[in-house]
Amino acid sequence: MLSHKQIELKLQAAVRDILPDADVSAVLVRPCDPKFGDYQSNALMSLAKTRKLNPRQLATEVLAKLEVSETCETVEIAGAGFLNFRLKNSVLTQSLEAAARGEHLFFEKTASPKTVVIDFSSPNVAKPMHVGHIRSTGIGDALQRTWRLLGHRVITDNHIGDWGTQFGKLLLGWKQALDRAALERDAITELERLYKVINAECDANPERLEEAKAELVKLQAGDAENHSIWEEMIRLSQIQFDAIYARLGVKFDHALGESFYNRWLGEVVNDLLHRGIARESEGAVGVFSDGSLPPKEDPFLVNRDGEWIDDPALVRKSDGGFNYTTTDLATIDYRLKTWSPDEIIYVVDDRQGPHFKKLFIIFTRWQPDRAKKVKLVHAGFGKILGDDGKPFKTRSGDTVKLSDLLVEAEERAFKIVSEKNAELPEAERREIARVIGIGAVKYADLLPNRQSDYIFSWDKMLALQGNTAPYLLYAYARIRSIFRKAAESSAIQLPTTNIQLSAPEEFRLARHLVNFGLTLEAVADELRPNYLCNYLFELAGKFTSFYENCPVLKAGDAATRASRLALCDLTARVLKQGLETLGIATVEQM
RNA sequence: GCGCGCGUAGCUCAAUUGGAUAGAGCGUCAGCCUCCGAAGCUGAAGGUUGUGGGUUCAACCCCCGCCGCGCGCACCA
Repeated sequence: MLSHKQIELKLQAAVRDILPDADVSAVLVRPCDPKFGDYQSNALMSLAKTRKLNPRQLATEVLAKLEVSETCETVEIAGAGFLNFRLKNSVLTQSLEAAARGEHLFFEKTASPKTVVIDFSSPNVAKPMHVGHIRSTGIGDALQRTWRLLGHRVITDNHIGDWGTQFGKLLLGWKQALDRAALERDAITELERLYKVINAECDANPERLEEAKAELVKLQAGDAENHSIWEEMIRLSQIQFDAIYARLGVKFDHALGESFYNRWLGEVVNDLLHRGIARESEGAVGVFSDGSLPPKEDPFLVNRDGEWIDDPALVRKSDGGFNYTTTDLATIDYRLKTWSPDEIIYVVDDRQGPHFKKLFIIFTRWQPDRAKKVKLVHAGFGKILGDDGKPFKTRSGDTVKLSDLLVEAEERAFKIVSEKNAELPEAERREIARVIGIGAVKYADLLPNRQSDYIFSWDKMLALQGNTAPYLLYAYARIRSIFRKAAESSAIQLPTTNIQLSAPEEFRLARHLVNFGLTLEAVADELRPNYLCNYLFELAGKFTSFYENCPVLKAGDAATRASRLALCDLTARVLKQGLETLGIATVEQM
């Protein structure tokens, strides 16, 4: 078991001894400033607070019952009632040696695996994937990798936008303005062009709009021709999606698009009507406030000129069509029926926050018993901005296509790699540039706090200094280089190596290595891959300090050499595993 | 207008959600390559966390007011 977990359990036991009725689930330890120790717990202060106890007094009592001599050198009470723990050096080295033997890599599988559905990426048929999709795709993929690594059962589902009113216009465009040759060359661009042409015509001419609506009605009614055109558009789009996902190294267990749920939408609405959850209004059907929440917190109410008026979620339009709320309700229903998840996580733009708020409430009203058994979570994220602080666009003002972005990333990386490694064959430089370019884009997207907007900058993400993918990849490549060099001279038996820590840089590196698992758990708990980014950046920094100050291959004696090589190896493995968990590949040299 | 979100070093961002002296990178300044990859490392300067109050052992974080910016406001998703 990981050391911090052992401490946590002992601490919880001690707290239960003193306060038998306390909820100890919040009694946790966290890594802390090295001047205080390795781990800190501030839990006793809040416990003391709610019980009106003297916090230092409580800490003293708990400390008397605390038996952590196996793992800790010292435990101290500090400040207002912190407990500071310092690990024994022997515990540290034992953990490193076990990792060197391959018994673990500083994390462990969860004791209570959950089933979790993660819904991310969700591109639209007949539209190019654009820069915005990188966020949902990258964050979603990093989260699913983290949950899986920790031993949870993960189901990824790409909720593709393959249905909706846009198909009326697309069908009309396909029938009247399709350029076959252009479709052969670049299907998505041609489909996008068709949409724009017809959309402009519809804006100018109401008759065209009626024609488009008629095409949509025919599609929805199962018209054979329209249906086969629609299928063709999906097929062509899927080729685009597959190409991009292959490039990004992203896979899904399922890709059940919106259209998959069509068969149930009528039932959903009828059931909502029947149960009195939805009602008719102005020809449409919507879900309204049930008055159970104060108006300020009620997403189904909006204040207009001092009065609270209805802001319903529509589940059927006045023309009989359905909205995405309906589809999303059917989707939750299907997912619960099919996979019985403990949790469903939606990695979707923050702007859809109000939608999910309503959606989750409606589902809870619709199926209260099943809703109790599942946690529905909207993991929202912010926008990508240009350096002018406005949404990231091309120079001509169009949205940036994801495929163009990835091409440019690789090209820019190739230029840099070629400058630094002119001697490498071009094929190798291409491959290194591919990994660096894609990795840089992904990493730059995962690094900021999920919910904040961030400014897109090629120079920053591809820089080799600072908190970037190239910096981490460089640290990894340097370590691999040590082993290439080591292989020339001597045979190294890492798994049987004794770890000896003496230099302060060795200790700092070692203490950071053992916190890998704790970081992974924080990522999964809070759905924040940026914790892992920062962990890896610090790891690379601590490694380079170690490397600058502690000769490895040139160490005086064989035992030190072997021990330091083992530290190098462990660092490389954690870096590689960590990057992989972020969906980023590594290179042996760069 | 109403609601939601944001405001942290010159710039770009963190701060494990109420914990200890708010941290990085870029930029600036000063150092380090006859020495395992200098695409690197070390150090310095830089902050009233938009602003005014409040809550408490403790506030960037919670509450109230104000200022500024962004987003959203039924039959698109």
